[in-house]
Amino acid sequence: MGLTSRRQARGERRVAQLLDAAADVFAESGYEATTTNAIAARAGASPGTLYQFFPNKEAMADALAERYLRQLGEIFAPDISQLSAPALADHLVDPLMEFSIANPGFMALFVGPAAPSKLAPSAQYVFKAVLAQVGELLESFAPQVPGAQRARCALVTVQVIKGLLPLALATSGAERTAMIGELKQLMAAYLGSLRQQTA
Amino acid sequence: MGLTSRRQARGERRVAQLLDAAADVFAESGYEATTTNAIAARAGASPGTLYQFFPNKEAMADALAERYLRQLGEIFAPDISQLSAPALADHLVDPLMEFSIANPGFMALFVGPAAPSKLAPSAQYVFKAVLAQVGELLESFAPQVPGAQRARCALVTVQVIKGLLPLALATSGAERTAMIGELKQLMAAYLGSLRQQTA
Amino acid sequence: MGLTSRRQARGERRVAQLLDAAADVFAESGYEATTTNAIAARAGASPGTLYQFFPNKEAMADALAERYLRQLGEIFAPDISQLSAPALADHLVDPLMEFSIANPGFMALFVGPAAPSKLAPSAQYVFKAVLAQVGELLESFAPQVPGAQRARCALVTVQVIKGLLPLALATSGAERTAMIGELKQLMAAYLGSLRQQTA
Amino acid sequence: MGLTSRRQARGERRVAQLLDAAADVFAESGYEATTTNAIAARAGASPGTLYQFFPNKEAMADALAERYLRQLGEIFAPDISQLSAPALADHLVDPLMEFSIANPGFMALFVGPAAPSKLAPSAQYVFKAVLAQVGELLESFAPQVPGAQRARCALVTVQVIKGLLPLALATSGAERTAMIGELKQLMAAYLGSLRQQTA
DNA sequence: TATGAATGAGTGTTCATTCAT
DNA sequence: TATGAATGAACACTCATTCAT
Repeated sequence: MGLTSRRQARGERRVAQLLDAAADVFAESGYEATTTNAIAARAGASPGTLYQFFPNKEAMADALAERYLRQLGEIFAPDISQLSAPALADHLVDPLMEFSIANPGFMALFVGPAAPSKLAPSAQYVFKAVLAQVGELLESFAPQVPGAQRARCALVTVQVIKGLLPLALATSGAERTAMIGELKQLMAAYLGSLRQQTA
Repeated sequence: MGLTSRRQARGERRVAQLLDAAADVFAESGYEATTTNAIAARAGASPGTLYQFFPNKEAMADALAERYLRQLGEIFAPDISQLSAPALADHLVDPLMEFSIANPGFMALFVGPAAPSKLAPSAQYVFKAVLAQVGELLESFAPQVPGAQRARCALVTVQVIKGLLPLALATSGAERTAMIGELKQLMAAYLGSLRQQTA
Repeated sequence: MGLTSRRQARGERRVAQLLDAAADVFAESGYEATTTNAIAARAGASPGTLYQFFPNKEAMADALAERYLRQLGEIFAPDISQLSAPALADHLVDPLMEFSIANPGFMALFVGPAAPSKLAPSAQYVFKAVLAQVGELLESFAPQVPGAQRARCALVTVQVIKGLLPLALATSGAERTAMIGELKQLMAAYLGSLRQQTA
Repeated sequence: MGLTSRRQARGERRVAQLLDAAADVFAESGYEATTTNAIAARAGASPGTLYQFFPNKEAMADALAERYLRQLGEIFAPDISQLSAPALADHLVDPLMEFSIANPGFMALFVGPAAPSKLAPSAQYVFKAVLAQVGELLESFAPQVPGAQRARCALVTVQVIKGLLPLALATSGAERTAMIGELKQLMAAYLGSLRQQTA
């Protein structure tokens, strides 16, 4: 291992530290309210160091989003063509729920500012990736629904989950379980109505 | 009409202008990013004038929210006990849709920052008011659902509409119509599943 | 009594109200921290009205000072040539003490900002008036002290009282009595040493 | 000397510059009227730089007060039990006089706003430190005076010096000398009367 | 005369970003 | 590469004063 690669390794560790810190602080304060100095401090680095790796705050969010996407991978079980609507609802909700719990920063980037016109680019990034996967699932699940509508369905599905995730995560214990149940009932009803629909 | 009332009239006009300006700017930039100086400028006033009528930025948002609530009034048709689920979905979605189109600032206050924990106070205000009305509707619509769950249903319903309104408003023409249709299908399916549910 | 004089009377009443209010607010917050709007509000008037009678904040303080001086009049008992030093100390301290208690705004103007370079003009006004009277008393009390020094003595005397008045007024009950006693002991000692001094 | 210590040195120099600037501006304008931007400008820095080292204006005054106290140290000669009253007066007045001349900002913090109830915190800081030292001196000088009264004497002593320092500093040459002489005569007379007093 | 809305420069403070070391 | 001091425009908000009515 030469000098160069050792340096690279160090740089990558730094980047990881910074992204970890960013995730923490985004989770605590939201994207807008988060200051780059706070991220740097949390990472035990100086602002200058942060800007050596990221040109600006937005780039940090983007990089964090990319990292989440890599971890997210194929988050949804792939073959769901035989699933019932309630089962698909479970398959959609549970993984995102678990991932959000395991990665507190994720929700901040996924949910982002609610007004869609000015989603932070990173939020659009995550959103689109999840959207694409959901689109594929729906293609298997309700192939008779025409493409244009299916895109809308996926959009609605993701937006609904995005809207209710924070609500569920804001509670805990039995209340959280109940909220998740409600979300699943909603999704199941919707997906069921989709499948029944004729083209 | 005496001097006093003429002056009062001027003051009220100013307040209205300021609130209009606030609505505009909130709609464009969101609550957090909106600066009081921008509101004042938009209203053709100086910062000092703004602060003669409102003690701070939050108070502006609150006043705007209150104004919306007054305009909103009993936005939903009251007696819906005989409605089908799809009809109720229409009754829920349409008025909010129309009001949001007519009042661009409304959505900014209704939707607010997505993380529910730190909604601007005014956003909580609007949210709760709508929530209360939806709760009553649900009581008529699905009386067999127990209170605790009904509260969650109302929450889910409002949160879903809140999440999809911006999506619909961001589009126009046929696409918007389709999005609204999708939202209604979602709501109808959910409400239908609620009604079928036994206590 | 014609229209004119009735108007004058009303104006004088207004001035008096405004000065009363100014005295109150100066006493509560000090000269610098007092806002003209606060004075107007306290007087039940509008800022515009205030500025109809006084060109600016400083002018209010001046007018208030003048009013105090008129009330103060010949505050010190005139003929004290036969007094002992302790008796003169009493004659100096007691009236100012009483006047300060009866007129809370007085101290704020008399004491003013401590740095002498930037005494508010009104403070200088009161200060000089008191200084002049004390100078005369000293002339009777210690005629052998040359004029230049006597001016300094008067200055020292007034400045000392000015410094200790607030300290005494800030306390109450036995502690205030003790503080006043201490001040008198100080003054008596000083005056005694003056009289013994040979030119 | 490593990078780190060089940077530390730069930071400390900046802090010193900022405090110097603050002392200047406080001396010119007093604590309240001093603006942080003026301090920054005087120090040749930007507002942001000032706030990198001090969280707010008050903290600057506190830091300045602390610096003065460190420089002040044990300003009064310690063992004075054998001194005559006039000698003690010299020992009290001279060091404070010299220090005030050498450090123009000191008086602004020591004297503060005249109303004792709302001394800037830093002013209270300096005041209390000086008060404590004077209290000790008095204990040596007039041990028969009971504690409660001695506390009052110390208070009176410090307040008197505080009141007359600015008066002396506002003059120069022979007039200043004379003013200082007058202050010392006052103090000597007072201290003499204290010592003669029986418990 | 009286009102109170209107002004606008100025306040303390923040923060994304840059730069000298 | 890393530091942390430095920047400066911007923010929410204030207040002595003016002005239209």
